[in-house]
Amino acid sequence: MWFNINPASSIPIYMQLINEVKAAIARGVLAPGERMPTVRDLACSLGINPLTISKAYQKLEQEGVLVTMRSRGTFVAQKPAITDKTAELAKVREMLDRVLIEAYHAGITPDEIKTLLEESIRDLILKGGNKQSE
Amino acid sequence: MWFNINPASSIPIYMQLINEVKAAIARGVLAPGERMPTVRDLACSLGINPLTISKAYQKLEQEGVLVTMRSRGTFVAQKPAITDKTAELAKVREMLDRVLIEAYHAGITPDEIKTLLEESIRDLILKGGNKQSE
Amino acid sequence: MWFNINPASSIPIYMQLINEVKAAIARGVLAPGERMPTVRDLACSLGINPLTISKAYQKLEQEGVLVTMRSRGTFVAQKPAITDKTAELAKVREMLDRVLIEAYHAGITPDEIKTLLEESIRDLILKGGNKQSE
Amino acid sequence: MWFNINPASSIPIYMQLINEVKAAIARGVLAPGERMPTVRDLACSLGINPLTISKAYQKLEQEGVLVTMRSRGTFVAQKPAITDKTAELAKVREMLDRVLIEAYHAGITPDEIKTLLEESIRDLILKGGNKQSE
DNA sequence: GTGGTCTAGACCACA
DNA sequence: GTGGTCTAGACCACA
Repeated sequence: MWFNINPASSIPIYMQLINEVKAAIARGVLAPGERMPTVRDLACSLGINPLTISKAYQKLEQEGVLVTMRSRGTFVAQKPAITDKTAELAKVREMLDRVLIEAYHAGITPDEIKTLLEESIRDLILKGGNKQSE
Repeated sequence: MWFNINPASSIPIYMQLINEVKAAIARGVLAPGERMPTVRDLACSLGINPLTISKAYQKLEQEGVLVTMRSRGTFVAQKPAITDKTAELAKVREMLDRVLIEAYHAGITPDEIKTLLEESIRDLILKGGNKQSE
Repeated sequence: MWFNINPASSIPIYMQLINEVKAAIARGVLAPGERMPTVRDLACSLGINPLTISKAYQKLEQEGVLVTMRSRGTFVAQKPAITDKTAELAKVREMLDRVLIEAYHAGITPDEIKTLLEESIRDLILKGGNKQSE
Repeated sequence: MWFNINPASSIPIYMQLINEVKAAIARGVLAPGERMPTVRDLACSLGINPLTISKAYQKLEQEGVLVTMRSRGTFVAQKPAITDKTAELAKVREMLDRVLIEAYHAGITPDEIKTLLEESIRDLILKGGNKQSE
């Protein structure tokens, strides 16, 4: 399967997998309601310990990104369950602050960041947007 | 001293300190050329082991954020050393992708992110700019 | 294990270990992809604190000489990652300048140095080359 | 005076000074018999602690590079005192090994090193050679 | 007084 | 079992 995992990365494998799944959904590569591969299958095709896959799936379920149906398998949730908008906005704001700080130390200007954000939006969400509007 | 450290966090203490120092510099709270508190002093005032402080300082020096002068102490570097702009831009782009993906799953729109970014720029960098020019 | 460490030397132990590992790889004693001994194992067999081994391994990873895979262990990197050739050439040139200066004060002629270099190349790299192609 | 000292370097200042003096002599910038600046003067012009200068001078005297004449000052020694040629050759050989190992990990070939050595000899010693043959 | 290194011993996340 | 982090306490080179 098409998940990009780097076992030599400092980011834990289960975390990488979580990010990859979220990215695939945001990009529309994985559509709401779509069935996820079995833990065993994915473990096999990625060459990763099944327990690690399992951990990622569990976390994704906790976040409401995936849904497990008893003995039917795991599926992509229908829509992003918004719990606490204010909290979520604060979290994103914090992430942006971190980006700005890193950018500052790399000599990247706010304007350059804005341009990068525009690019990122175009590349990432629009692609997903088409799929979602089907 | 005024660094925000949470020993209970899952983020390693030395990493938190690295982030705090970078943030302080980006905000202009710490000016280029300014002397950092002694490893021992900071260890004492933060209630942290000196080795942990030392580790953070060393990593920051590797990144070119701090400079330590033999037995004189550690100082804020004069300017963000720009190494490989293309690589840095790619890194920031990747961070923004991550923000967008997280935001997507939290039901936050691209427009809302743009607004948050504007706010972040205003609060963070501008504050530093004013402080520095005072 | 076969690393030559002298705890009485003025060169820090972790630095000595770094040098020894690099030498072993250049000589072909350690092949790309090969698994390094465990931090604990090496610490035990060298009679050194595990933290010191860990520090050396981490520095070597930063340099791209070793790669550590999550809870699988540490491995010799596949190939010397070339980053900035010009910078590397300058660094080597500087090292050679230092050798020449030392040699000058020891009454050693440039021709003698050239001969020594030929010998060193024969003994060091060729040995590695043969070993690797066996 | 014209010595290149970087207080932010990881190399101790007294060591940098030792290297600079040796380099100046090898390049012929400092001629045998020439008078070295006073410890106090040099300390002043380099902005360095006099004790540090003193330490460097002492080490250089131990190596036979400088000679102190009672209350007359410190002078560049007449010629490199060769003590144990075999030992010196071994020392240089070891330095060359280190260069080769570093070069290997930077993806630099033996041939490239040979070229760099030729360049270094031309730039460094020849310049000094002229002065010495005067 | 400054940072750098090392030890012994402990706990933790990850796979 | 793997490496990563942290502590408390010690010693050292450098300036």
